[in-house]
Amino acid sequence: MAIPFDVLAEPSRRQILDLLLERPRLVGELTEHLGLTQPGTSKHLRVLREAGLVRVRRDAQRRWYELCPEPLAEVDAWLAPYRRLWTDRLDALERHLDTMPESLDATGEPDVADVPDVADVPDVPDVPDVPDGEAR
Amino acid sequence: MAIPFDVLAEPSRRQILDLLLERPRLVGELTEHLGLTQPGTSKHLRVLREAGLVRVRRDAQRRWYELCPEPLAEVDAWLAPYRRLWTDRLDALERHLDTMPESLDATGEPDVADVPDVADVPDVPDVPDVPDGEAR
DNA sequence: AAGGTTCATGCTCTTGCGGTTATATAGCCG
DNA sequence: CGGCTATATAACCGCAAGAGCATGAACCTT
Repeated sequence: MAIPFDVLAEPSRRQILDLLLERPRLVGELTEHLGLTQPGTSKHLRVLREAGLVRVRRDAQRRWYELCPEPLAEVDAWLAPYRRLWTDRLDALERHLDTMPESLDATGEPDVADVPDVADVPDVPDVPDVPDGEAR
Repeated sequence: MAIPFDVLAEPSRRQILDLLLERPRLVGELTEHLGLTQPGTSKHLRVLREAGLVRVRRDAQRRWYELCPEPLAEVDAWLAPYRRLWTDRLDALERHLDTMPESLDATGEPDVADVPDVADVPDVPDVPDVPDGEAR
């Protein structure tokens, strides 16, 4: 089964999942929160259903949509090998701050530039970053 | 900063990240692996760059692209509240299997249907699942 | 039976995205 | 300098995705 990144790429669909994280909901309820039309909501729900991210229970004319988190495990699995990269960096930052507690950064933002590179570029004459395409 | 799900939705871009997970690479190298044209690769790299997922170092005419995993932390953060849901289910499965080791499932696949529902639908007369839209 | 809810589906329109081709830019080497 | 290499950008195209509207289907209520 393909990783459902494309399904999650849609903000409304992520919002639906977030809402279903609290509790199961009716289509009308979701529609109200999303601020789009009911057919629009239904369409997103269909995509989520086919991706196995939600389940439906019928109750007369109503449909209770509930979360089905299993496919998200695949996203988590894809993320796994990357996770250690930024935790490594954060660890390095912590060690750094631990070594020199006089460091004057008030922000909690990890100052990546301060941390020794995890993956080193093979013997490239360390040229400053390319401003190149950045300025569009 | 918005969660870069839309950037990750593209298979080629995920593949690029996977390749950069090993080591920094040149555009040509990536192009070869991806099986698309060089401009196509450059375009994806631009998107990844603007999302802060990769960095560039220039080396004469060459460009070494390297991974920049920090934005993935946001994905991880979004995933966090969901993670406990499926781990809960797996835990329940483990406890289940622990209780009755005579269980005859040979597969390692978690048989979710066996696990008691985590979130229960509020007093809906438990009607069987809707085959409804599924059959297209 | 009639009318009102609640939701799904079909259609159309528009936009954006991914892909390719052609071209521009930058730097190397002979 | 001239040509070659490596990459970015521009212009264009086709298609699929998302949004809205109108309609259909299922079910309740009276």
